[in-house]
Amino acid sequence: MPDTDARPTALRPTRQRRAITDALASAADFQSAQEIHDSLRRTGDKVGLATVYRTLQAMAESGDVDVRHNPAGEATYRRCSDSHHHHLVCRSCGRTVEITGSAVERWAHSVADEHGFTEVSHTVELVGLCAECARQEGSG
Amino acid sequence: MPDTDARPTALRPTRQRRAITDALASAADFQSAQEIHDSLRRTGDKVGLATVYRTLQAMAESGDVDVRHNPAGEATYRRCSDSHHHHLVCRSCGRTVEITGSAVERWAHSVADEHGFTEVSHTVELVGLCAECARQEGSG
DNA sequence: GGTAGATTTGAGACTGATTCCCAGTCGACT
DNA sequence: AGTCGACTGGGAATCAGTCTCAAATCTACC
Repeated sequence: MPDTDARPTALRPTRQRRAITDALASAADFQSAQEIHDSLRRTGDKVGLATVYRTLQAMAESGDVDVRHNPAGEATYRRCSDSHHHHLVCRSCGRTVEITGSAVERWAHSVADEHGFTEVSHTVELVGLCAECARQEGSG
Repeated sequence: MPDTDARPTALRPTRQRRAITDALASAADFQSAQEIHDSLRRTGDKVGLATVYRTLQAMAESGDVDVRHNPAGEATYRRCSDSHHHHLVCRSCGRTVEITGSAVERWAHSVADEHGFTEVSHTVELVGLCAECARQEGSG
């Protein structure tokens, strides 16, 4: 079984996929599948909700978009850069900053190594209070 | 209204609350409300699901437990141990190693600081292949 | 020990996100 | 242009989590 070619679903470029990609591209921040579906509606692109979910998942899997869960538990998506990165999220207003953490990468590898683990991937999420919100809470 | 004493609901110590606290204490890792509810059932503590959710939320609010969303989007809870630590999990056999990462803590704080964020908490999870499983996969 | 008032509980209906089903449609390739 | 399989979409199904409200329980006070 020399199936070396683990091609990860070349995702056919359909009208719907294009529409979703566009919606994603024109949004600055994380959006839920429902929001994307809505905005698609508004622009006149008729795309089924199921399709939006499916496509988003596929894109997340192939690394084209970032996924994260907002406080309400909804999955939200945003197109992302190829390079591996993490997020710093404001727990109050939801503002998100993309951060790269070579330090973390190194740490992860050394820890894994120390315990004999290989092929390590990691998830890091920082949640805090952005300057703006901190100021408001302080005065409120 | 000189209600300076903003005591946040002194949470009455009922049988149910105690049961949930115990379940949380005897669990090493994050558990969903449903799982806690189940384990409570198993040990014979009859507690309603709604109560589990309510209590867990209250505890999260008062800082007694950590909340996070697992990949499936479910909220999961873990009692807040004093010694903050992370996990290195084998993606094949599930073996878990507890790790402390002062390096990560420092990094998290410096990154947060850099972006004006305060009160930062972080979630770090390393997933890899333990030595044992790596050997088996290699030979299999 | 007993009573009143406030809090907590629990069963189940409800909500809203996400997935499943499956027949019809569309894109890649010849 | 024709074939075949991937893709789509409407709506039902699923599932976590929330809400409602009467009954149970607890605390404070006498």
